[in-house]
Amino acid sequence: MIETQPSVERPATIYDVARAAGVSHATVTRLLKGYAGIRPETRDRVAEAIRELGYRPNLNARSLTTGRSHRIAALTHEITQVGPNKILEGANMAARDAGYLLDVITLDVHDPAAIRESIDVALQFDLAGVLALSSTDEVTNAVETTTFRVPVYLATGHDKRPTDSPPTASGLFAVLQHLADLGHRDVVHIAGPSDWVGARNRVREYESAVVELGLRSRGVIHGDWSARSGYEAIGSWSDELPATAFVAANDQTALGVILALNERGYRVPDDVSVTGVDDTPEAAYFSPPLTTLRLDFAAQGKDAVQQLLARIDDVAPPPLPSRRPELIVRRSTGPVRPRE
Amino acid sequence: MIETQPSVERPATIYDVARAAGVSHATVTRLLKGYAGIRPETRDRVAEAIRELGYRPNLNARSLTTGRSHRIAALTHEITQVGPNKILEGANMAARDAGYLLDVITLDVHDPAAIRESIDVALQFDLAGVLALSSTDEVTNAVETTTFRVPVYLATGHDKRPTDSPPTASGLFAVLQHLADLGHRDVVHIAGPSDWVGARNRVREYESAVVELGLRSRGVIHGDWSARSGYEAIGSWSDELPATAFVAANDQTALGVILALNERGYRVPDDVSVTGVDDTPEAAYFSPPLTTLRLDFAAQGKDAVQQLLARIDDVAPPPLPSRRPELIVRRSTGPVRPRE
DNA sequence: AGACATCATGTTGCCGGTAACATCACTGTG
DNA sequence: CACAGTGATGTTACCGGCAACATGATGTCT
Repeated sequence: MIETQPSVERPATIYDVARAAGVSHATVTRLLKGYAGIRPETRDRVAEAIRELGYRPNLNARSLTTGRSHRIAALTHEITQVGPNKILEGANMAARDAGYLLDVITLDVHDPAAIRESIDVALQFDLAGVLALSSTDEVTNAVETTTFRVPVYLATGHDKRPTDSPPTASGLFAVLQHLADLGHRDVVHIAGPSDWVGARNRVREYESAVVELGLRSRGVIHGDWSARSGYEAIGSWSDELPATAFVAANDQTALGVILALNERGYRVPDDVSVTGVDDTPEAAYFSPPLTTLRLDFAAQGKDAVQQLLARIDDVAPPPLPSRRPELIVRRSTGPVRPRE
Repeated sequence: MIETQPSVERPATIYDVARAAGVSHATVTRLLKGYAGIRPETRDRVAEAIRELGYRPNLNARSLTTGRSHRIAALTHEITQVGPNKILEGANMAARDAGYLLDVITLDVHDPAAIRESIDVALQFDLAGVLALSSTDEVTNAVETTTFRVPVYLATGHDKRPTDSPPTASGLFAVLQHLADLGHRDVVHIAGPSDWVGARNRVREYESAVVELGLRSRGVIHGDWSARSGYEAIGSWSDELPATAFVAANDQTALGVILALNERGYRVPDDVSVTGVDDTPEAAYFSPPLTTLRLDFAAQGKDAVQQLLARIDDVAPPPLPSRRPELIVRRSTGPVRPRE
């Protein structure tokens, strides 16, 4: 399990390279910066020395003079869900492609003091920008009340801010449409925690879709994104179920819902339909495979990084692509069963 | 979705603080380093100035002089599984607690060139150490053939290296024991990819447990950790199943196995037993809830960081705690059905 | 041929810290 | 009362880059 390599001699600097090539260090810098006016033979000597010594610029020193640190921090919460994770991964890739390093600062979303603390630590590494992959009000709050001296981009996941959000943005409308088409009238939404921006938006959209489609909402229960909370939500009805379709806020919650329904003798989808959101890789292998919304998390992470980089470089940010989630119909939804 | 803050004036430096307090910058440094011999009134003035200006040390500059960067990089692969993710999270926390920042370098495990590339980028930020959360041979290889000039700790997840690994280390033995107790004799292992160290170790342990317990292995099928691969493994037997129990290499694979079994009319656990490994939060809510091994990923991450930090500080590494996985028995396993 | 661009390269100072060394004002002592 | 010792603080050089400016060798033009 253990392997170590000895610490070798110090890394080479431009001065080492310069000495090896018999030039001044400025010439080395010039080569590195792609300056054109260097005599070919000089250029070759320096390039050779660089290769020979395995020279690698010290980015610390560089950012000290340039003031540009080429590193950005992503504030996020504990990564137990797939979504945020994938967002991070996408962001990480995008950052690296742009020559930036992305530091992940994991915040304990329920402890404002800890959030402050973490942000404080992050600020000491002079960052080029901060990406707030904010999902909860606490994070949003902490970010908004902190003075970063750098650009901050606050992304609330795939959900738009309330003001500019058309009611169909998150895709829940398509889910309810699908259920309505199958003949369902009574539906229940098992939501995420109410202090999560995304959860609230889904509730909003659920409610407006219900109205628009002429359905009847028999309740909105706030869970915590977990399978357990889906399971417990079903447990809250001691006798008959109030609805024929359950719209979970994410796939994990839907998983718990399905188990609870099974245990109570309901068959999915024959007796009850269940839907999720996210389309995690596992959703297609639930028993039964889950009807859900496919979200492109990696793309969201990439989008967010691009927005932030635009701010850092002080150029006009590229238009934010609208990433309409896609409804994936599987076998957890079916026609409503005729009353016997 | 968008919020920005203006970039304010430059952050304060020790010189700013020194000027404000009417002392030399060295005195400021002394205060920061906790040097005792400063006159109380001077100390107060400086402290006041620091507060006033919101001074925060520039860690870039600091590491430039000290040569200690207080940042470590974790090399890992694409984070689609829960386990590696949790390991990272644990590592991140442990690193932060020790005053280090952890940079996650996501490697594309199947592209050696890309691995090199990523490592190269990382090396430019002079790192205090590198944590190779290596899971595949490719990563191991890349790490072993790269000259880092800093301590490297190569952790292969919860599995030990072949040489020092007792056959019961990974806990699969307990799983098979459990199955044997239930009367199962014919078992199949649906493993992870064979270039993953952890997958190979589990196969090894599976095989030795089978022998020791007097079971019969009816095959080892290599999947890719995914639910899909579990599903497809079952599909490889066109007619009757060769075993009464299926030991999956992780929970996701087990999920796919369960679905495939359901679709073919087998009931779990009445007809066939299925087990997983990991005990992801969802495993308890599969239909049926999964018998699995609980792994403490976060602790593994923490362990790894501590090992690395010991190397960085050049002290004797703390003994690596043995984290014996715990068997969690749920409802996906049951007594073997009497032949009808 | 002398004055002046121009090109290639060298010199210097700075970024924000750290640390070794220097200084200065006291104090105690013989 | 001169002098060494000590405590508090200031000066200086350096880390590894970058960039403004300086310099010296050519080439060009009149």
